[in-house]
Amino acid sequence: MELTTAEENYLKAIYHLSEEGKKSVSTNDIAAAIQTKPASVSDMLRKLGEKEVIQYRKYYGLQITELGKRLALQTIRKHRLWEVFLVDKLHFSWDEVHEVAEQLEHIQSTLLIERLDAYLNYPKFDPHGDPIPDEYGDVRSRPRIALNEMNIDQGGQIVAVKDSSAAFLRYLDKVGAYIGARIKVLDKVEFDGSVEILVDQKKTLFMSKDVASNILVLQS
Amino acid sequence: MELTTAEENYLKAIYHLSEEGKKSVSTNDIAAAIQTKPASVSDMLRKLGEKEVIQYRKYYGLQITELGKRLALQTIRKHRLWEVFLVDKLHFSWDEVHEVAEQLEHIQSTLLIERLDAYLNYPKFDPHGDPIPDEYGDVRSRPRIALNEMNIDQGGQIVAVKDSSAAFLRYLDKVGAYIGARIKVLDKVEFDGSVEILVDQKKTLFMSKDVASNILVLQS
DNA sequence: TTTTTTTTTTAGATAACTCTAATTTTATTT
DNA sequence: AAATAAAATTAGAGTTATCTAAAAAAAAAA
Ligand SMILES: [Mn+2]
Ligand SMILES: [Mn+2]
Ligand SMILES: [Mn+2]
Ligand SMILES: [Mn+2]
Repeated sequence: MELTTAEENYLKAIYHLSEEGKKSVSTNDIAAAIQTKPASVSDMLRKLGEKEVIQYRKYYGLQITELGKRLALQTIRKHRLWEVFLVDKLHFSWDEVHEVAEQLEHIQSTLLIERLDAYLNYPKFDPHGDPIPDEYGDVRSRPRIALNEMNIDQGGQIVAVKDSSAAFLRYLDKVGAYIGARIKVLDKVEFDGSVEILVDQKKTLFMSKDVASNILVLQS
Repeated sequence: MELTTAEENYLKAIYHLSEEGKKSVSTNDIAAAIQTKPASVSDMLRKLGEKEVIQYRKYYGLQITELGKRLALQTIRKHRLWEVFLVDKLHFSWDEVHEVAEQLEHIQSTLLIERLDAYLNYPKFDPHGDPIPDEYGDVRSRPRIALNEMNIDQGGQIVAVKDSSAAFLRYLDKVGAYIGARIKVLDKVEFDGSVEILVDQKKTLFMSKDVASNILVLQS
């Protein structure tokens, strides 16, 4: 069963939205996620339903099937492996990789992805800290907490970002926050939820709640 | 001016056929080259004419324009760089790369191809000995002669193959002919054009005229 | 429980690419 | 030069993916 590039993009979006815990994935959500119109989404949902990668009853909602999950995870695996390649080997910065990976993820060749994985030394996480599924779709995810939900004096290590937009990533670069950084919460402002943290035991950083909520920490 | 994947494939085929020296490129030739029907070719020629990458007058013939050449060479450059990547870094064999490169050549990102070129150390030839155009489309080609046209006692180095089909390449692997091999013509059979050569001063090899005509040699 | 709003789907078009079958043009024979 | 064959193009249809506008269904508000 092979999917077209468009189908892969839709299915990936559906998978991501499904994982976000929301009760159900709406047509409008999907349209927003892949920058298309709800009418186009309705049409594609029908097709994805026929291919049995989702279970779809119109007006009612949809549910991704096991088959759908497996296929989505394969695309996600490819996307993230390519991101690692671009950063580790071609020296892209982590805010430059997304667009290109969005294209590369659709290249069809199991041999290619096997070899790429080996070449990169079987990485477990992509440049944004997201876990790379193995060839069977198994994901080894780490327990993570949003930085704004940590308490004062708690410490940990930045392991991922929720928002992978270029703007956000460049902001993090600028202030010196990066994946792997060891941090400690120095202060939290009740009023607006902003936090003050200590990075690598030497630099203090203020950040808004909005920023902090997009940084994921492995607590220690 | 950007081309679709299909347009890039057509234009590349047209460029290759134009380079083969034949007086003009026929609709049927193109159809055969990219495994499609003449009717589809006619339609695409009209579109490529409108985009001014070829000059096209129906029933008369076509000529690739300077713009068309430049764009075709860009695609060829990408194709061959990816082939080098697959062989040098991912350890594909030279008969496994074509299909995948056929997909990868359409990835759109100038940064990607610049970085890939640098990463591969600015290779000048692909795994089949074909020259890699630089970013301006300049090709540094070597003077080459088909092995079956060499005379007895002449020597040289295999630098390329004309036929890049998996079957032919695997045959060359089997008999021990490879790009870079130093050869010398020991004997030629008038009757059927077959040749006997000495490879790397140790191994003698018989090959039919058909095989020899697909091996290109830099004479020494 | 109506009414209104929002969400979702359908209808109808368009664009890109492909095909088969029919037609037109050009080339080759007789 | 006329007949025939070959090559190329057009006509018409199908697929995939997208859109706008209209209709239908569900959810929210009055
Ligand atoms: Mn994509
Ligand atoms: Mn990522
Ligand atoms: Mn191609
Ligand atoms: Mn090649």
